[in-house]
Amino acid sequence: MPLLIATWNVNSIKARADHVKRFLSERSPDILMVQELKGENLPEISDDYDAYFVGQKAYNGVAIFVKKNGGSPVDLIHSRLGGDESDEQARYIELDWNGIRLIDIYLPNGNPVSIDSEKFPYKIRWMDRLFNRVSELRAAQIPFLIGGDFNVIPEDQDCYDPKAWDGDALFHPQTHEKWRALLNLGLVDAFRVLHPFETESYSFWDYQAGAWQKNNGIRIDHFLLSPALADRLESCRIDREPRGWEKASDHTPVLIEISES
DNA sequence: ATGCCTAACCCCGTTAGA
Repeated sequence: MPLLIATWNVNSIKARADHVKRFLSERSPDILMVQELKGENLPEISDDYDAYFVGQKAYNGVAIFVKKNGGSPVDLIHSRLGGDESDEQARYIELDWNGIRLIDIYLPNGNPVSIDSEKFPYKIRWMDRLFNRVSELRAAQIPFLIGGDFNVIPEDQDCYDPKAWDGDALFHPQTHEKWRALLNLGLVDAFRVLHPFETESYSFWDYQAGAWQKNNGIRIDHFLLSPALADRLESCRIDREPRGWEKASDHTPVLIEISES
């Protein structure tokens, strides 16, 4: 049985607790990474999973649910991304799980891109800090996977209307440069490597203007795999069903299967 | 058109998301 690993931006764990319970119950992933908890505390979700999380009042927050399966050891390695001690935002958690690093990220959105706003420079610096962390793990030859909301539309085929995203922080040339820098360290975009020509496959649809009904979406929730795990990648699919549930998150889960070593 | 939705916070409008 391959390992099943999922990522999902739930847009408030409190508002989406029942959805997360249903997803865990119906899909039974070994690992679920979630983003945008939007609270300091994690509500009780499931007796079948251990939860590791970093929270924050009102904004951000990430958690990893690990299925209890006879006590395979899990260690919390980091609950902050290095490189800026003053950064208080809850956007990064890294676990050791059976010798694999599980990294769950909520990468900053970065909008508006404006001389008057620090948001885009913060995003770019955050991507540099992530690059530095990935470089360390590559040098140490530690296998890892990064799942989460990257707030990066990698290429034209990852959005409904590329022109509409011109100049946006999710599609900015500097954002693309930092994304490619990660790939150039040897990381593999799990969805794209298995579906190189797939279009109209998205992970986010705005609540507004009937974006979901029109499939006016973007692919911004990703798994990046280190080379050793990329070799074991068996499948990657976007699970559109939860986006259609009542009171849905604006994101839907992405799932990968990794063969057992 | 910088809204059209949704959630948090804390008052009953503002901020943020993408």
